[in-house]
Amino acid sequence: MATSSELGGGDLDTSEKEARIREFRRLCRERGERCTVQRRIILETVLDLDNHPSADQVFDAVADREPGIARTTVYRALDHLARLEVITKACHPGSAVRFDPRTGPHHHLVCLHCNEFVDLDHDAFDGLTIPDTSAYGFEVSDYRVHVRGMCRNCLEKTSKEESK
Amino acid sequence: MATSSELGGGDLDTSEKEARIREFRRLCRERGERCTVQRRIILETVLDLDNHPSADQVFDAVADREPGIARTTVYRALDHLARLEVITKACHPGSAVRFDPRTGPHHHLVCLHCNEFVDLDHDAFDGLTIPDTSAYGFEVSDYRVHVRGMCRNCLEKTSKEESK
DNA sequence: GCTTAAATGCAAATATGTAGCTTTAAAGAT
DNA sequence: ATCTTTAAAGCTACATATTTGCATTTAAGC
Repeated sequence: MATSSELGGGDLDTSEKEARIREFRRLCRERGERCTVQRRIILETVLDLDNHPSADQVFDAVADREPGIARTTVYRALDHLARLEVITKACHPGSAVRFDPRTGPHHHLVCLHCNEFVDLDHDAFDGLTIPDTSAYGFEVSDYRVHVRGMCRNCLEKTSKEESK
Repeated sequence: MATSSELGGGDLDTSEKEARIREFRRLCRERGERCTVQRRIILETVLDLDNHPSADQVFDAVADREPGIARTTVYRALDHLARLEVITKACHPGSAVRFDPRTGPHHHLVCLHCNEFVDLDHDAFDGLTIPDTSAYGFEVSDYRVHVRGMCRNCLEKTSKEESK
């Protein structure tokens, strides 16, 4: 049975953050792209935020650290970071792209009513056999399991509606 | 190994569609909600579209069948249908909510570059042990596996860029 | 430091989703 | 079949999320 420690997402510690930033520099060099101050600040900010922020949420957080930064820059940088796979895009049921500082294998618990979206680690989901999609021309990088349902808040709201 | 029949999503046949519409009527009655012509047309349209349409894509398709219909109505009806679980929201990495005519267990292949999103059936993904999330107050309804990576088109584009 | 192209910043456009309010019509009662 | 009630449709305006084009700045190699 699952333990409560499966749920929730911890922040990255300092050395892990530094390693990620070094990795980002390396990838930029390798591909002849630029490691600008903005991109670095944006990356650091995403690594500090743990709850799958949208681009605008990242923008708000970044604007505190680097007041002059443009919204567009944040959108473009996030896309760039995702292309480099230093962060990833999260698949979720809402409108607005979400970014995930975790790049390694893990899964998500997702509320289909309010789109709450939290990390979930669960051994039974790891090491599954991935289908062969080469005939389709698709290159698989990883997989994520979405456990879908309704969160506590939405359950309470729904039962209140019904008792009215 | 996976066969190619795992990939792609077939349309629903006529009897399956009719059953789904009856189920919709039943749920509306049960809950004292209305089975309007618009909602029925919108449901039928989603059942006919197979590729996880956005609300606007549904609106365009519906507008052909029912010219006067308002965009807002489509947004609201899709939400309603998802609440009844006659259709579901799909989790994907783009901006814009996607709807899925398939309600039963199945999985998805998703391109993290262009957000292409196709159905995937794969035995190894079925019957997994779901973690116990009751302590968290979360009520699980089902799960989906997202196999993530890059589609043929994006692979080709990327390699072209590099050879420039 | 100088050069150059990639990236930023800015402004405007587009895409996506929501709210308030009036009118229409679904569903049960008469 | 008509009447009544109220949920839902339609319309307009607004809010949020994202993209695009272009002038300006700046990272990175010489």
